[in-house]
This record gives sequence, C-alpha cells and structure tokens, in this order.
Amino acid sequence: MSNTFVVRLAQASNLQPYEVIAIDGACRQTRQVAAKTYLSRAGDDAQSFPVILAGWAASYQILRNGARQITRLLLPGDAFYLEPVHGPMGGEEVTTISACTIAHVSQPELRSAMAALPAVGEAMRGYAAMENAILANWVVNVGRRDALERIAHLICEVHYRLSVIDPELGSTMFFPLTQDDLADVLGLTPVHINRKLQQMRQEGLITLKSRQLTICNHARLAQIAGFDSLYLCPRAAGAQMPMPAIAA
Amino acid sequence: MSNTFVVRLAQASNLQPYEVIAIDGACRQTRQVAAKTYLSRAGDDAQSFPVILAGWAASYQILRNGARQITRLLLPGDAFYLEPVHGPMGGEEVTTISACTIAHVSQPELRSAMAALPAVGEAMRGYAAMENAILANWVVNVGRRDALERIAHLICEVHYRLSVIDPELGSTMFFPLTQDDLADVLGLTPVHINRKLQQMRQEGLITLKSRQLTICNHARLAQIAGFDSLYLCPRAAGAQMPMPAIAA
DNA sequence: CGGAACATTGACGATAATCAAAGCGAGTGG
DNA sequence: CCACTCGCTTTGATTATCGTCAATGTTCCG
Repeated sequence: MSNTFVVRLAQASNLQPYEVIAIDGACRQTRQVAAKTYLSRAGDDAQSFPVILAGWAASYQILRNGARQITRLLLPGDAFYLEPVHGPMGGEEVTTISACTIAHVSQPELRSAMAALPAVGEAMRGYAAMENAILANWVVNVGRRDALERIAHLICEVHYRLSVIDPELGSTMFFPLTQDDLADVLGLTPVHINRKLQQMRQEGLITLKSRQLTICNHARLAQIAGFDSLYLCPRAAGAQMPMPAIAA
Repeated sequence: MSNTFVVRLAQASNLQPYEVIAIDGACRQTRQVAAKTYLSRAGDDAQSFPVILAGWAASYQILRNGARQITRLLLPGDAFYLEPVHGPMGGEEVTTISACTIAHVSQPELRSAMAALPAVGEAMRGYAAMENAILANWVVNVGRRDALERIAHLICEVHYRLSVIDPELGSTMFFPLTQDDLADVLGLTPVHINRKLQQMRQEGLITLKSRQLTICNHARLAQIAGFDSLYLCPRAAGAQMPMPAIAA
C-alpha cells in the first residue's frame, strides 16, 4: 500500500489520486527499518525504489572534515533513489531518523505504467519538480536566513508537508529530529540550535519535548519564517488541493 | 537547435545523444534576451518551456527583507519552468545574468515524444534527478562550507557543467557573475566575497577580471572545495561519458 | 542501577555582516 | 577628446552572529 506516495504524487502534479493510483500496483514489498539505519543503494534491489510509508528518513552528505549536511528530509509519502545520478554531483547517502516502514516500488512496472498512462509520467515529473522546489527553498533558507528564521521555516515546511499526507494533522506532531539532527539539517551547530530553541519556547512559539512538537503560535512562526502559508497558486486556483489549516 | 539541451539530457540520463535527439524537433523558436532581464513565467507560452542555448541565467527568490538568494545557475543546456509547482514551496523567479539565447521547447510535442520513445521520458527524469543532485550539493555548500570553500566549489561546479557542454573548454571561461551576484549565489555579502576573491588571487588559485575567469590551479581549487572531480561513478563505469579534463 | 544518548550551560574566539567611503573603468555625451 | 556618470570593486573600522571547547544535567532504556 503505497498510499502516501500516491497522495504526494497527486499533490505534486495537481492530479486526482485515482488518476495516479496505478502506482499502487507496482508496490512489491514492505519492510520495517529501525531508527538510524543506513540505507544503502546497493542493498536495495536496483530494479525498485523505496517509498517511505511511515517514519522519517534523511539523505545527507559527509564532508572530508566529518561534518554532515542533511539535504533532504524524507517524510511519509516521499520516495528516494528515483534515478541514479552520474558524475561528481552524486554521492548522497540515506539514513533513517526514526523507525520507518518502507515500501519498494518496482521500476519496470512503473515504467510500464508510465508508458500506458500519461498521467503517471506527468505525476512523476511533478513530484520531481516538487522535490526541486523544496530543495530550492532549502538553499534560500540556509543561505539567507538567520538561525531563528531557519528553524521556524523548517517547522513550517515539515508541518505543511505532513499535513498534505494527513489532513487531520493538528498543531502537535511527531518530530524525531534530535538537536544534532536539526543542526545538520539547518547548517548550524547543536549548541546554537539549543539556544534558539529555548528562545522559541520562551517566546511561546513552540513546545518540543520527547519527539513531540507543538506549534503554539502558527501565525507568528510563519511570519518569522517568511513562510507563505497563504501563498496563492495561480495555476492551482480553483483546484481542490488538500490545503492545510495553517492559515492565521 | 536545442543541441546543448540534448547533450545535457544525454549526460544526465547516461544515454547517447542520438537516443534523445527527438527533443530537437520540439524546439519551436529562439530568441535573444539582454542581460538582467526578468523572465516571467506568464509571458512565455504556457505550452512550452525555455532552454538556455547560450549565456547565463539564474532562478532566485527574494525575501521580505529584500535579500536575494539565487537557487540555481542556468547555464547553456539548462531548461527551466519544466513543471509548475503548486503550493507554498513555489515562488521562484528567473532572470538573465548575461545576454542569452533561449529556445522554447513545445510541451505537447515533448509529451508525444515521451509517449513514443521511452528513452526521452527517461532522459527527462534523469535531467530532473541531476537538477536535484546539483541543488543538494548547493545545500551542502551553503550549509557546511566556509566562504573560501564555497567559492571554490562554485567555480569547480560551473567549470564541470560547462565542460560537459563544451569538451573543448580549457581553464579560462566566460564568467559573468558580479561580486554581488556571487554573494547572492553563495549566501554571503559582496564585501566578504571581495575579500575572499582577493585571497584566492593572491594564492594563485584563480584570475578573475572583466568576466573572464581562469582557473590557475585546478587541483588545489578542487581540494579546497572538496569537489570530487575524480568521483568514481559505479553505475557509469565503462560508459563513455564526456568526462572533463579536470583531473589533477 | 548504570550507561548512553541527548540536552543544557558558560566562557571565549572566529568568521562573516554591517556601515560608510573611496577608487576604478567602461561607456556616454558634450 | 575630455569630463561625467554609473556600476562595480576595493578598503577600513566596528559589530554580531554563530562556532568551539568543555563541563554538567537530564532522560530514557535495558
């Protein structure tokens, strides 16, 4: 049941889930993976790619000096290792953050589905475009926002992405990133993360304890983050997207 | 003649150019665009997407405080506005950096080509994956490298990408980014860029004057940048990729 | 109970930002 | 042909955000 992936594809391509549900048939097996497990590309069947059904994972790079930078948070519904990348720009690894349920989608069957149903190919391209947009936002985040804004933006982004998959999601959510993880996501140090988190707690923005995050003041958080929750999407206007209830 | 784009697609998907050349037929018109021109998405025919044939462009975001972050350098062979992105993660603009020659590829014809030739669809997915890899590298760059390393890495990356399109490319190249542009690419201030550039010149790493960049010591530059020019690509092993002559 | 992973605190240092001014260089117009 | 201007680069002085190092608390889990 790659349900979550279907939802993401539909969201990314602005199609209806039933137009994309063909993916579901290509889902071959599902496995449980413990937290902090290294997911090797080689280990997986090269003829399939993994989709997160539940839990969090992350793709990252390690620099020569040992520093780690997480490049992408993989939330329920996200797929990875979609296509191998050749040349010097490759080199990403993937690890689980929390325990995960991971499905494997058959590449050959997916290819057949894309050949038969144009909507499936379109959905996959839309998904890739969404990944791109998220990454571009991340560059902006890390490049031009200070520590407080970065953390706020990350929280808004994660909340938004989770709420697409789970429309019932309220202001409290599972948030398995340690402060060390946060540092590696945001390009900061754990110590600095700690201090800014405390500041955010003092200002009544969030609550974060034992992997439970509560957004206490979403309006202000989004304002600090510069996160356009009310973003008006011209092409999607009128379309019934699962717009989350994160409006002020 | 969207030649450059064909080369990039082939490189990204590890296919041969002749397998992808069908794209060429979908190229409808070509136009000249002056430097520092804003390229609006609405202005372009929604049924086509632009490809840079010559010159440099960039996609960027502007923050509320007026800061600009360039998220992607668009070099010859790069396409943009491939797919619209819905939701709060969108919001990218594109501008030219130098004067550009831009081709427009017909989306409907491309869709037909993808339906008829699986290799074309594969190439497009490979291209999207490459974009992703570049963006992920950028996140690493901005998140975990200091100013000197960032500049060095940018130069290595640009040189690599240009050399894929132009195998004849030597150590001197057209480099139209001003120091202000560089700052917006790398998430720094122009003043700081200036100082680090001088340092690099003093150390005999590069020469940069009137938009001409020369890499004087590629080995050391790549070493500082942590740029794996000798990256061994397992899946591409044996494949005759246009590997640039940037080895030490 | 004990240990490991995670969070918190403090003192200090360094990289990069900010502010402001001056220099340079290419193209323009008188 | 020479001043003039505009965009870009360079420089200096000062500030601040964030990093580093190191120690102490705390929570969770077997």
